[in-house]
Amino acid sequence: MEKATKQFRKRNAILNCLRQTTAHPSADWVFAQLKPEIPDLSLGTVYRNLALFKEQGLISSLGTVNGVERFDGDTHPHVHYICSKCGGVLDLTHVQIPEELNKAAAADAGAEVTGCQLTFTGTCSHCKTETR
Amino acid sequence: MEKATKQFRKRNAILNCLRQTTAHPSADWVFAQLKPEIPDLSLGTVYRNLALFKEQGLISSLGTVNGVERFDGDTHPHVHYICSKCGGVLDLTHVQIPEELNKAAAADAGAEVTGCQLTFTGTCSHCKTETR
DNA sequence: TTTCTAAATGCGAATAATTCCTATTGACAA
DNA sequence: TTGTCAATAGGAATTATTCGCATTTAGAAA
Repeated sequence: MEKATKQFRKRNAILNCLRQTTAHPSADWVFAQLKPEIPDLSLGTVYRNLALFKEQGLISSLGTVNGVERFDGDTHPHVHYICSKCGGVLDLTHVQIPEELNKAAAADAGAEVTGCQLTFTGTCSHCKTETR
Repeated sequence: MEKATKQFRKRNAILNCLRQTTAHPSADWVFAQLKPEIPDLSLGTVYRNLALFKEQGLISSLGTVNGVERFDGDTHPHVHYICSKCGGVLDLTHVQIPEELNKAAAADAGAEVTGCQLTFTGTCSHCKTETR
């Protein structure tokens, strides 16, 4: 049972890793996650493939949180909540972006709209109860 | 007429620069802008003060565009359009973020919401007509 | 099988934005 | 004048990310 092609093994592992987590991870997080099972994985490969996936629209980027870029394996349009204390990201599945906003934005910008990102920030409940 | 205190001169210049432009600039842009009239201004000072202003809520950050952080002197909540080609940022003054979204977000996140950012992306009209 | 090509990768060097460190300066009070 | 403290310059240090190049691999062609 060693027949499965070795090609794309790492590439697929990276994509799967992103799709199986809700952590909205950074390149480094993905690397650390996969390194134990793929010891010869290099960080450059993670960066390279994340850039590729993003270009292909297989994943999306949330932008940077505390200086590092965060990715999302779920490309359905949805809303995020980012904790400004711990940098954790939550999907807000119950908040919908009103359809008409896209049209209004395109009209206002006088240009096509290809993407939309709605992000709320605050201190998450976990960080809130931290006693320090 | 040299009486005005020299203290805060640079700090104020940085803040004013941000407030007088709609360019949503980077630290580097602010530096380049002010350098001619303030030859002994250092880039570190720009970074330091921008961080300070942000902390004080005098300005806000749009996040990074093409790897560099962009700032906004206008802290009223408003919507942005970012051109993914040239990195330019437009204020969409005619698009309103529905009030109820904040409440929905707080409820969904189970936490306080202190900020909200809505950003549309696409290719701006200028880049669109570029012949290349 | 052997050979060839192109894509995928590892690894270390390079880059660039941002932060940090230290000495200097200016404002102001004692 | 002296002391103190915040603001700053300037350059070094840091760190996320990208780049360059040699190696490996899959699969086609010979």
